[in-house]
Amino acid sequence: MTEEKIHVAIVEDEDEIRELMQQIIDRSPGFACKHVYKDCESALESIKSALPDVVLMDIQLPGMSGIEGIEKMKPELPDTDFIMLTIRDEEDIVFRSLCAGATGYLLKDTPPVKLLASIREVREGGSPMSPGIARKIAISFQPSKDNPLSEREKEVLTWLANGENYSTISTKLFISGNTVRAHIKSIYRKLQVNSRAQAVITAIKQKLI
Amino acid sequence: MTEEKIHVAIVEDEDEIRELMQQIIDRSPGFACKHVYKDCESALESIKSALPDVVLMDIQLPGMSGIEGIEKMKPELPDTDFIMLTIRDEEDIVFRSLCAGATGYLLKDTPPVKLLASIREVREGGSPMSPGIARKIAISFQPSKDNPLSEREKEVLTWLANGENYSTISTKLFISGNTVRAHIKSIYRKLQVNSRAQAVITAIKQKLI
DNA sequence: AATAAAATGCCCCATTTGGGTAATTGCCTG
DNA sequence: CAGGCAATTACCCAAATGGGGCATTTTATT
Repeated sequence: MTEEKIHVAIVEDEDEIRELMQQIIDRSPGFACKHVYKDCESALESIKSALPDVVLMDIQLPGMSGIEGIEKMKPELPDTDFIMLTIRDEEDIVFRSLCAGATGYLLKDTPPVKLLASIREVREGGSPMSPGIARKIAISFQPSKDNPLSEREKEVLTWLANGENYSTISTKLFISGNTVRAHIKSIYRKLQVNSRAQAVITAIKQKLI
Repeated sequence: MTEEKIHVAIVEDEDEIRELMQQIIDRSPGFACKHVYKDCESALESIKSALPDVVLMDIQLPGMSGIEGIEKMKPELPDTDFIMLTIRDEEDIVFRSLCAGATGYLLKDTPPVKLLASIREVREGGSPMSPGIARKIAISFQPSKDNPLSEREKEVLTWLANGENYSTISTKLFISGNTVRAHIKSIYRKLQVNSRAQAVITAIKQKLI
């Protein structure tokens, strides 16, 4: 049967927290925590041979940040899941962590029972997230509510974003190329840009299309 | 004290499932489920006056899909949380639901206890997701592993995506405008596009930058 | 009814872009 | 060591783009 323990590694600079977490995890049935590190630099030296199933990674670390750490460790440990542990849930840190390869994101005040459940969950193909963080991520997909562009302009911009040129767009919308140009000028003015690429990028960043 | 019940509405076409869910929820302490609908059309008629805290929304519905339904209901019920219920976890359906305004996404095989916990969680500002779905979302932030572009090309593309033109990019990279053009041509060839806007969009979609 | 915003259309002109082609250098791999 | 690829530079030319201005009609919105 599947009586394998989940091997957990910890990267955390504060001695007390690190040792406490190690004890909690290592003493829990089904878990083992034999490798802990106080910074990413020392983790990178030997974590490859430790071959953990899950790494609990602090973000605020002396020297290399936890985000950079994941970027460096992930290629070495492609089958390891990384769970970020952090005190605050700053928006850009969350997204940068996900981009770096984290598949879990928990606040440090997560109670031990929930922490262990999260480690199990990430191993079973999930992505444990503290509630407020999960909500931020979900909301990040929603389009902007106050979109300065008119319906027609959004339509034109969508075609722009597909790489179509004036004449093609004019054909698709049954209007003249000059009108397309007029709309595009209006879009540029509203988004304060002066090229197609900028318009498209700005629209995506602001979730206008 | 906060002895308010959470008011839950259900949109689900299958009678058995709908009635079973209603009973489970309505009979649980702290929950009320007095409004259920068999399709979005009928829900849209009266859900505004029902003013639910949470809507459990089936995706596969006769007539209007659950995704369209959310798009229409959300503006009417800005403070209501929508949880999608679905049988399968198809990637594009997940993301379209989130774009439409869903803040929870559960598989229909979610056990009742977990369903109730999820309803509570979404009310407390979370975003309950079935494990596999949460993982899909987390991974969607990670950059592509097999990026056909060279380092230099990525660099150029990143500047392109910022809306810079040839000469500006050449200044920033300390190379000639002709070289920038050469890189861009190479990028276009690899991404099979023929304009800046297309290149930028393609790169974003394929998570190359 | 008045006003504003959006949608439609057109012109001129300078700048930018994209396609084609060619060559040199340096690095890495088989 | 040879071939391949990345990075670099260069030139010609046609097409597309962006800035400026202007005018009419339709559609809200007050």
